[in-house]
Parts: sequence; structure tokens; C-alpha cells
Amino acid sequence: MKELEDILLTTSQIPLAKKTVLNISYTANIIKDSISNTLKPSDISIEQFNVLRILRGQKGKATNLQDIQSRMVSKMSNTTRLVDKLILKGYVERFVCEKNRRKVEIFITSQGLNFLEEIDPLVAGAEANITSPLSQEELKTLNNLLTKLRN
Amino acid sequence: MKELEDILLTTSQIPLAKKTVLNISYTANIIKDSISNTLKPSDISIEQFNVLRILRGQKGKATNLQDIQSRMVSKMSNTTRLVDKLILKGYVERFVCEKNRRKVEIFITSQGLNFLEEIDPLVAGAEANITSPLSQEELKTLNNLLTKLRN
DNA sequence: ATACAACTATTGTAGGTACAAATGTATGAT
DNA sequence: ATCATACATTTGTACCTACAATAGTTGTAT
Repeated sequence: MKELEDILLTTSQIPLAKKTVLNISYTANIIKDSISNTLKPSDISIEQFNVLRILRGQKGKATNLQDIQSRMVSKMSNTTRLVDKLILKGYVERFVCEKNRRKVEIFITSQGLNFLEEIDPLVAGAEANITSPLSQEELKTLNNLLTKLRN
Repeated sequence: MKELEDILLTTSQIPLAKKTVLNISYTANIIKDSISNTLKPSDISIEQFNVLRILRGQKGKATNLQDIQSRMVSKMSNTTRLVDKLILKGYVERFVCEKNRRKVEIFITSQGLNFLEEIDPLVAGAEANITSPLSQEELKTLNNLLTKLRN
């Protein structure tokens, strides 16, 4: 099993706090790479994919940028541009909200829904593959520890 | 404790593999944010900071781009530009390798070393803060699970 | 000696991200 | 009704990132 020290090529002992932070970041990067490569043939980025998934979760309910943003980690300024790109691809529509013209209403199109259905199994496969070295019990423990860490 | 389902505002049960992938990514983003904010007053990005740390670890040994890159997750094309920016800040020097003129030799300057010493405790503080909700034993378990996940 | 392939780094382009400033709309106090 | 303020989104700028194409250098086969 490759320890973080082997990757960083350091002989010295890394403090546990620092090691944990590096370990999470490093693992997340590898995961991102894997999912990213899975999505690449479908010509969509992880971030755009995430927005699409959020919109599907709304089941046709009107969704504004703040709604999307609250389910994402990135800042709203990006969400505007992510939606722009999804509109160009025909996966999403955007309207000015008539009740409050400051807001926008964003919907996933049927084309977007079809697209998601196509790639869902690919992503699920990648996720299964990523997590395959751990047992169900270990995955539960890992999730609990991460949740506790975020507190 | 805030579960991932609360954050994603979904009532449905997320499959464990997907949940784990999301949990790691989400946690890594929060960590990145925290470290990033810690470094902000010092006008350096996490990525530039990482390069600088790697060079310090070389203890004066000549370091080429591949050496740096092998300790990082990102691709080499970025490393050139990260080094460019560190040179502009006076933290790093770059020379053509005389034995193999395809290579470059990169060194941290004393100014770079001083800078690192200043911010080391700030970063260590942030890391301690991030990991504070977990006991030492839990941190070890977390590290082991992440290492095993990466196989 | 030359030509071709491999190696090392850089550059161009197209994405993602944070922050601050700007735009346009709604609300509330007077 | 007017003005100041708050709100929701967009835009500008400066980063980081991946991938592909390029440049320059070295090694190798003939």
C-alpha cells in the first residue's frame, strides 16, 4: 500500500494533522481525475454535470442561481457561466422570473435529462471502481469520519 | 452533525459509493478554502505554496520540473507557469541544466525560505483547526482508509 | 554523418474558480 | 413619489488546470 510519504518522497514523519489534510486533498484529486476522464467522451465537465444533476433533482420545479449555488461548493459567479455553457449545449433553459425580475428560473431540458440518463451508469461505474478497495463497513466509517471532520 | 444529505438537500438515500466520492470531494473543497484563506494575506496560492515546499524539501539539490511534478497532482504544463510566478516573486530561481540542456534546474531562494518560515505556523494552525474535531486515533483511521482507497 | 525517435519543457487554448465591481430590480423610509 | 438600500445576477480580472501542439536537445540506428 502506497503511503503518502512514498508519494511525497519524504523520509521525515509528517504531523498527523498535515498528513490528513494532504491525504484528503490528494485522494480528492485522484477521484476528480477519474470522474473527469469518465465524462470526457461525453464532452462535459464535472462541474457542468453537477449542475445538471441538481436541476434534475428539482423535478421540474423552478430553480434559481442561489438554489443551485447552495448545493455546490463554488461561488455564484461561476454558476452563471456554467449555466451559460449548459444552455449552449441545449441541456438547460433560463428565463427571467416574472414574479421577481432579479431572479432567473432555470430548467433542465428533456435533452438534458436524456443525456444524464446515458452517463449515469458510467459515473456509477467509476464511483464503484474508486471505492472498490474498501468494504461497505469501511466506507461507512470513512463517511462518518469525514462528516465528523467537517462538523 | 451535518450529513451530506442535508447539504445536498435530497431526501433520497445516496448509494454508499457515490456518497463517499461526494463526501471526499466536498471535504477537500472545504479544506482548500480554509488553507487558501489562510494564505491569502501572504499573497500566494496553495499551488505556488506547494511548489515552494517541495523545493525546500530538496535542501538545495537541483530540482527539475519532472521532480516537482511527480510530487504534485497537476500536470507539468502548469508547473512551468507556477514556477514562472514564483520567479517573479523572487522566491525561486531557474537555470538551464548544463549537463542536459533540455532540463531546467530550479532552486528556492533564501527569500523563498524566509517566506516559508513565516507562513509555516499559519498553515499548521489551519491544519490543526481543520482536523480538530477528530481524535488522534480517528485521524489515523481516516488516513488508513484513504490510503487503502487509493490502493 | 544523418535521420529519426525520444525526451524535457514551454506555449496556446479552453475550461474552472474567487473576488470585486457593475447592472438591474425590488423594498422601505420619508 | 423619491431616494437609499438590499437583493440577484452578471461581468471583469487574475488565478489554476488539462490537453495538444510545438521547440529545442539528446540518443540511436543506419
